[in-house]
Amino acid sequence: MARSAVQNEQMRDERRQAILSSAVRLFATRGLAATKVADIASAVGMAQGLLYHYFRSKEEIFVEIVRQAFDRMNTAARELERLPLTPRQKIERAATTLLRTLEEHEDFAWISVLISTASISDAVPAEATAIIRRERDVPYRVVARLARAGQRDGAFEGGRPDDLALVFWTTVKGLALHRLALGAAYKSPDPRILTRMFFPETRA
Amino acid sequence: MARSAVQNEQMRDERRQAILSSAVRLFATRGLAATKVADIASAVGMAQGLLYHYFRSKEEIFVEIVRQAFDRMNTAARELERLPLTPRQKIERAATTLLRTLEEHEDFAWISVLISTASISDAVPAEATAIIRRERDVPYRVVARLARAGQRDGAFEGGRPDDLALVFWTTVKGLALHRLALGAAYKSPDPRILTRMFFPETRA
DNA sequence: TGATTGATTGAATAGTCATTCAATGGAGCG
DNA sequence: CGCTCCATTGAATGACTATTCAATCAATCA
Repeated sequence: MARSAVQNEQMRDERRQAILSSAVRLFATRGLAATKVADIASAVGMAQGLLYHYFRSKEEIFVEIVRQAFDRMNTAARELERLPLTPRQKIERAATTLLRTLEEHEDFAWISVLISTASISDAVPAEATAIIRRERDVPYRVVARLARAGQRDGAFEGGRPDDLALVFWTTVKGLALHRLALGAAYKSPDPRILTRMFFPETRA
Repeated sequence: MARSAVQNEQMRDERRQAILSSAVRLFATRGLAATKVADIASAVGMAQGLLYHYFRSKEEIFVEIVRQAFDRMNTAARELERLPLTPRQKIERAATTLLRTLEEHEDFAWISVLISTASISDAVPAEATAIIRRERDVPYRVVARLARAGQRDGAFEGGRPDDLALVFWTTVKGLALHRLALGAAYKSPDPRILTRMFFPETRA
């Protein structure tokens, strides 16, 4: 065997990540169907055929992107919840972090939009649909729980926790769309616009 | 000539609208590329070839949808602005109307999502991109103007008018995505969650 | 009735693109 | 050196699908 098995696997993994990272942008801006395998290959800088050495199909690339995106987002959401902070601080941190990430890392916007559109598409692989169905409301539930906890503490009022969570996340998704539409010109709004939904008394 | 010219044109127009109305749903849920002309034809209940009697191409159908969507939305926005109401009342009416329409008319959500994704896609006809670029910030400007007017009156505070407009519309777009993801199960949140961004003092 | 016009069909065409595959290259190893 | 294993290439294949088109149909009117 050439090289060590471990080293081989690591190189293979890096290559797979490079493919995924190029593919996200293309899938998000063109959709699965309109993205040609040739486009992905040339974005990564490899021959078309080589893609099939790393992934079974174009669809498998798509599914892997969806899988990893939910892994990260849901892990982050659960970690935030476990932090030793008050509900209000957690909401504020979430809003601030999300808006900053949106501004600084275009990738985050791409992934977010990819998931949003995949959620309503019936032209994505069945496995992607299954992952989405299974995972999509984890972040909503986390925010709803925080809202409920904060309201119990009397730390803030606002509307029904489920409504708040819904508007919170849809706003983030909406901003991601906007961020891609504007490109580098995008500036995230003040996070207080978001948190004010939870704490009506906050002044700008 | 068979039939009167006027009658002919009216029938033709109704047929075109029927095609557009079926196509919106398909384009919004699958994207332009993944929507087959055969799909549209069978959704309308006509032969493939006949579509080409009413539109030059699949792309022309897409462009026409985009054109009509902006026509309606921007007309409505401008009319709202001209109504004899206070800025605050206008904002409230916009929020209420949008959230109700979203809940009651799935079509509105489809069109909204179609426009959102088309805005960031480089796989849509150049003409659609041009229309979007030209028209897209009309609604943002209207809301920003209302926010500014309201703040000048001292009727409400809140953040920077441009930020408010941004969050207002991206929330609506985000909710449209969510509405399609949930289908009939969707319920719009209380509009006060939206208006509270503009009027921090409002209690739920 | 026969002519004209627009609506409609579905099969043929032509182009595109995902996927496969036979062949080449190169790195370590005995 | 010769062997093995993986990475890599790009041309060939096969499926799919937008668009065209020749032909039929239906309604009106002179």
